[in-house]
Amino acid sequence: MSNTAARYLTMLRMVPRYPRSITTTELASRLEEQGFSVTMRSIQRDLEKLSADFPLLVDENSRPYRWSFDRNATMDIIPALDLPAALTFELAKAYLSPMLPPRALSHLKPHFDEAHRTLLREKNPLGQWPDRVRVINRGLGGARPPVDADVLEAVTEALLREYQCKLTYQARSWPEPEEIVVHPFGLIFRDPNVYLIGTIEGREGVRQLVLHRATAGEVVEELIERPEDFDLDLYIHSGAMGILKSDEPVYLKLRCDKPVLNHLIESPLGFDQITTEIDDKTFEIAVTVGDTQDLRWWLTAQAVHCDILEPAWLREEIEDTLKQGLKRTRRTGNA
Amino acid sequence: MSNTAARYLTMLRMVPRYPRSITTTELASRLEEQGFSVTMRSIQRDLEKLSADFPLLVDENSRPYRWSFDRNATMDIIPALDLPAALTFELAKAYLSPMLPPRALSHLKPHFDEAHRTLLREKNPLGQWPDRVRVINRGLGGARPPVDADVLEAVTEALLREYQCKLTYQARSWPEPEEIVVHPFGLIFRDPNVYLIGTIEGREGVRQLVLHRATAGEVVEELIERPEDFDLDLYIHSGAMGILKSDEPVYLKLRCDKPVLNHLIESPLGFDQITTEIDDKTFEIAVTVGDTQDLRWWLTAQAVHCDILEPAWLREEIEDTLKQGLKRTRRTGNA
DNA sequence: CTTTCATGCGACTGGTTATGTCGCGTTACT
DNA sequence: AGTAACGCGACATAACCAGTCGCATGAAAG
Repeated sequence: MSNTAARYLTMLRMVPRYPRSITTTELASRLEEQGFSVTMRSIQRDLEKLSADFPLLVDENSRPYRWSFDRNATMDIIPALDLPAALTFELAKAYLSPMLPPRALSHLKPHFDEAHRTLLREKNPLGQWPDRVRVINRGLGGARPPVDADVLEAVTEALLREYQCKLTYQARSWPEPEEIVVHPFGLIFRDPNVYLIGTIEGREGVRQLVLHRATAGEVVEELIERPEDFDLDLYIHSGAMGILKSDEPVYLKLRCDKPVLNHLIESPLGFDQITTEIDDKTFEIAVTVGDTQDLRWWLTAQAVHCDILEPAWLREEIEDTLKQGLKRTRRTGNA
Repeated sequence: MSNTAARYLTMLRMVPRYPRSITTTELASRLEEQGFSVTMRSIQRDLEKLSADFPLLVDENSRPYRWSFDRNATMDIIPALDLPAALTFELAKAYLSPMLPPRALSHLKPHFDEAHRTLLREKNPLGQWPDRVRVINRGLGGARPPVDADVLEAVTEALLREYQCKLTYQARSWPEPEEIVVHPFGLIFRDPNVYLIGTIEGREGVRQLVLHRATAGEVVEELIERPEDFDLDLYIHSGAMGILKSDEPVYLKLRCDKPVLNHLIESPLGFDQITTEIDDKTFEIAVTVGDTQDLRWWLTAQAVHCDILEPAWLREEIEDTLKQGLKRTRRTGNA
């Protein structure tokens, strides 16, 4: 391929999406780095030619000119998105839409759009793919609390660059919002919330900040202080997120009703699950699972359809939960 | 941009990923369609030049030559991914990995890779982004039953092109696998399963096929017969998926304990949720939700932490479930 | 087995395109 | 006001491109 065509491609990749931009001079030096030695004049000419075929924006008020790529456009060069890939994007969109903060999703939008266009372009003249697929999300489908766009962006950038960030934050127990400087260590996405793990300048201990409680955020360009031994996985497994009730895995033995719980046969709860058919109406499974809150919820809800054979202590715990719940519903019903 | 450079790009986009391929003659006619009038000779030269800079594969045994794009080659995207977009891809990967069949995910792999490289390239010399973010998926984290790659591909392609497809399938009640011809109407992804909705040739009625029960699949190039009035949404809402217990939404009123259910305040269950603070330890919510099985599970598990004020029939239903569950656990405990 | 046809490819050539250079005008900063 | 950086038109040269022809090859057709 000729030098020129290759340079065109390289240049296109260097032009960032609006509202960011790059100057002709920057382009010149970055092209030099990549081994293209051209004069400024050529670059100026190139950009003009390219903008005939690509949605390039130019700000002629600043000098040197600043070039950007249209905010919503994206072009996959090689090779065009094939059908299965486009489909998968479409699916990904359906899955992620309720999960990720809208601002985060907006960064994927150009790619989803590209996929969508590919599907519509396909032979199917009716373009009815959207009528053909549904994703049904589990759970109650409640709304996620909205995370402020600036906050999310500031936090992610700070994390990546190991900078501090300043947040206007109000913890549940604080009487009013405060401006705090955070040393971020990690981000945890746990439906429906996004947690920032880190320390607050001037206060003790590692904290969890729920991102939707922050109303403003900006990066502070100073390096964070981070304990040598901090490890996000250890932190999670220490139980700080209230997920694991204990570090010990649970060896679970259930006697399940058919056909209600049939799906457990095909979607085992864990790698080591052993399933034993008992009779037409019953089967047993034995499996090791994490000792989580979600496990308890599940067992409580499924208690009608299965017997918890082991461990006894967990059965008793569930029994107790059921008893308490029953007491409440009865009281409410009589009131 | 010169005619030539534009043609290079267009050609690159036309070359499909291995194992698919395109002949020089096809390229010629497709370029013609796009308004490039060039001789075969030029196309031949172009491909050779391009293969110096791109991983193009050529099969010289067939005549005309067949060209493909390297299967694993990364898609270059214009403009290059910016930091937030790359981060979002990384997140999307974490969310989707447990949700989508591996083969489907593999189609996104080039994009994930591109994002990952972008992150590593970033100023952060440690490249420790992976240590900074976790996604914790809810639920029990059981394995999804694996969907055969060919099956998934055949089904999606058939759906999109409105073709029939042939599957080797064994429904739960069938003594052994059978080869069936399906007229696919729609796909439903519902964790943890993927359902194909359609009719089976020679049998009555609209069926649900659980994709992981199919072991082989291929597209049959004949148009499907599809009832005029079939609509995927109507189908789902007709209760066929066992999701909605009734079409009537439920007007739910709960008295909840603080702080256990505090999250309901910030992540409302529905758009119309009204929250009322009662005292230090209690608040009430009123909200309209779908009448689903998931709702019942959730209420059963949360009965310890809230009173179901309305509707009474639902409270009684949950009470009954709790009673039944309690009976079982007691029996099991005494056995 | 021969013929025929489509394709690949080397070589040549006219024509197009790309690019460095220069000079001038404009703008922004000092 | 002076100066430096940038944009841009013009131009000449060099590089590259693309059509054409001829021949070789291999597959399909007769």
